[in-house]
Amino acid sequence: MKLMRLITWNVNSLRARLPRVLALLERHQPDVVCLQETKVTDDLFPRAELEAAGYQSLAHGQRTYNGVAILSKVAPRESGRGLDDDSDDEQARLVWARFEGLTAISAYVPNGSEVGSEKWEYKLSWLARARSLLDRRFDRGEPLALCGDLNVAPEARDVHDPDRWAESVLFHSAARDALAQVRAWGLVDAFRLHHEEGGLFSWWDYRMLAFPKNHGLRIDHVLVTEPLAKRSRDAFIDRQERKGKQASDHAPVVVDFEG
DNA sequence: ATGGTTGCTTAGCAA
Repeated sequence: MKLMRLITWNVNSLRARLPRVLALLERHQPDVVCLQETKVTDDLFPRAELEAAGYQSLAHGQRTYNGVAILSKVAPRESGRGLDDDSDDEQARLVWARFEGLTAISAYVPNGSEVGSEKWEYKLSWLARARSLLDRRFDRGEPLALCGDLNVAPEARDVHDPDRWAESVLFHSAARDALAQVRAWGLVDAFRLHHEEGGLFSWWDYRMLAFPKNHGLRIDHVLVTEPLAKRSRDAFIDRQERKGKQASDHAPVVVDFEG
């Protein structure tokens, strides 16, 4: 049975991570890859190197911060950049592509810095604007995956120490509620269709030996509509990718779909 | 308890 493999990964600089991205493509042979924190303008995007590896690039980047992209074996039929509303927001945090049998959205939700800060308010409003984009531009009846570093751990089992993280921007109830409003559009967590247990994380702080201690959070997600959920066959987090020198602080999340 | 690390860009910010 033919499987379609989808990966989401916050690379924390595509140029710094390019050798690891190329190795990931070789190792997993994904059909579509959603990247976040590429930190590169579109004119400097390593398009040629990725094309040599057999992938098309759809980039939406900026200098130093943010930046998202979608890599794919086939060209998308349709694509778009940004939240497509009337704000003058210049942060490059969302790109989407429609393929035969899959619409993929690569999103880098704002971290939020500190609860109560301006960046925190931006995070909450960004999530509301993302919900509005789904309402306006997409159909919950289409096979769609909202992928990315959503910077929210949905549940206590997604956090190594929920009490300690309860007031943090990554696990605060207001952030969880805002993400729940996005999901309420009609999305389910593809990873949780295949794994119930806690202790499975996608991000570990570079500091304090967080990775060897497994002091992590599950903040990178593949959220899918019902037609895609039905086709979901497996999901896993590629923890190997977090090991060694020049690792991103995030691990890729891999999901396989039928067809 | 405010440590510790990485990346971009060059000393300070963001995560």
